[in-house]
Amino acid sequence: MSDAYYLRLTDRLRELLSDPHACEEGRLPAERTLAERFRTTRVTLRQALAQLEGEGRIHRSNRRGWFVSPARLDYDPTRDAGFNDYVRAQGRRPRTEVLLTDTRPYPTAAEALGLPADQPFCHIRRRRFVDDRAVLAESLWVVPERAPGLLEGDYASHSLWGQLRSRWGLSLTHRSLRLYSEALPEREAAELGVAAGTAGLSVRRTIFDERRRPVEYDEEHWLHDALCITVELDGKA
Amino acid sequence: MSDAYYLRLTDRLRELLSDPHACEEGRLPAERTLAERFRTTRVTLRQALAQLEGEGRIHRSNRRGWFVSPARLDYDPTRDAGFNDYVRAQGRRPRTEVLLTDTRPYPTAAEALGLPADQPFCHIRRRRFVDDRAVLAESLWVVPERAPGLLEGDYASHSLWGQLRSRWGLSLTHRSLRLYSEALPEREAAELGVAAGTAGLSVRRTIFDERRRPVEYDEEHWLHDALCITVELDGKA
DNA sequence: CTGCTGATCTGGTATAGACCAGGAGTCTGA
DNA sequence: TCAGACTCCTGGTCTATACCAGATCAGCAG
Repeated sequence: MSDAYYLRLTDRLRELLSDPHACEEGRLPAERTLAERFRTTRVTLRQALAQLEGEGRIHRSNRRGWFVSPARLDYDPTRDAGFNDYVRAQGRRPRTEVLLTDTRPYPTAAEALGLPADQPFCHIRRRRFVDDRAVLAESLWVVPERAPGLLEGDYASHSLWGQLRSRWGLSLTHRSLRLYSEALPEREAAELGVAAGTAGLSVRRTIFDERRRPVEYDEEHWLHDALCITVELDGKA
Repeated sequence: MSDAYYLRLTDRLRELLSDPHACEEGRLPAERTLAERFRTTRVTLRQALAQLEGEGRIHRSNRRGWFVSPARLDYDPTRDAGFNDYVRAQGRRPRTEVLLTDTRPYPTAAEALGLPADQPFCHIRRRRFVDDRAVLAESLWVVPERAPGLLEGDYASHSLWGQLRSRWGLSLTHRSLRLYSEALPEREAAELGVAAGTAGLSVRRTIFDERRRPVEYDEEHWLHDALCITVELDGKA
């Protein structure tokens, strides 16, 4: 079916993307301009753009235009290197905004960790950037007994997991991960400045210490084109 | 922006999906029917359907219609349980078709395993089904020296990894995984009977034995709505 | 019973045009 | 100088319609 015009369009657009002169500052020409140049309608052109968006080559910024997507971030959710560390390690510039903190019961987190529904949690919600692009909206819930005084400390500038280790002597031994592609929920989409329903990747983690006591639960929502999950396993069989 | 008509449409369609009478055999009414029922055009209706498709609730079968998507398959790519085993463990019916086998050099696999480009491999390409829906197209390349006679054996009906262990005494100790969302490439899309560019999930693995000798490289392409990756880590810090 | 034909379903692609609403400057008047 | 209004540019949404192409199945001929 490679004879559909919009598919040939994606090929020509891909060429255009690799031409540094064509899109200044990583921004594509306006849809109307492109539609005219390729002698088609905006509808068809947008079909081609959506295709490239699905491939992770371009993304849109609400009513500002289409932009070339940067390389994906390599990310190993099984390691506890801090976000800042591995973003910088890849030559990118990290930034984090804390959106909300509180301490109260969160039944969802409680259920994930196998605790009673009225179990309170230290909750942190934040938004994280790579090179000034918001790519991740996350919420994490820490069992207060494991890390007393967490929210009073400087949880923003240093790796949270590093602090759990060093300040409270926790060893985050047992982890379970769930990961699937999704359409970003309304709230997360808004926080990332994209349309609801934009393709995303959901990562959920539950963490227990060496005595199998529940420590933390967290939910991450990534832009689908922003990351490449990598996992290294050296253990036994 | 919840006032866009197509977004309200998705809500009404979601209700419709949960109504067992509305869609017989998990099949939705025709687009033209739905468009008329909701007093809009096919274009707008299709926008809503695409949204639900992104959420993984429905999927299309080429020119046959839209269907309710089954629950995602839980899949742990770090374990070496066979496909058949964990599909059955979840009460589903697995099936595998071998599309191609050969032995010759494959530079891509060689590079992934750090071998010279002219290194030959035992190559198996297959398509895998869950309840008769093709959800996975995969290729795997095994270093022939590690498993002599592999392609002559019964590699189809039993877990390949199980055989590598039992027949050749290999321990698949060191593994590295890469995983990201993608638009399905033309070939894989065709094998899965979906349109090129359909949302997918790419999983690549490289496997070394306990002496760090390269054993296997494989590439999986999943339908994005077909699986939920889970990983359990009990090991060290 | 078998195999072909063709009508009629389905979604897939495309046109042409319209108006809406947010983003980002510019212009203006205090 | 600076805040606020205005304007223009962008993508976002939607209508109405047309035709194409694969899937399916009834019906017919052998």
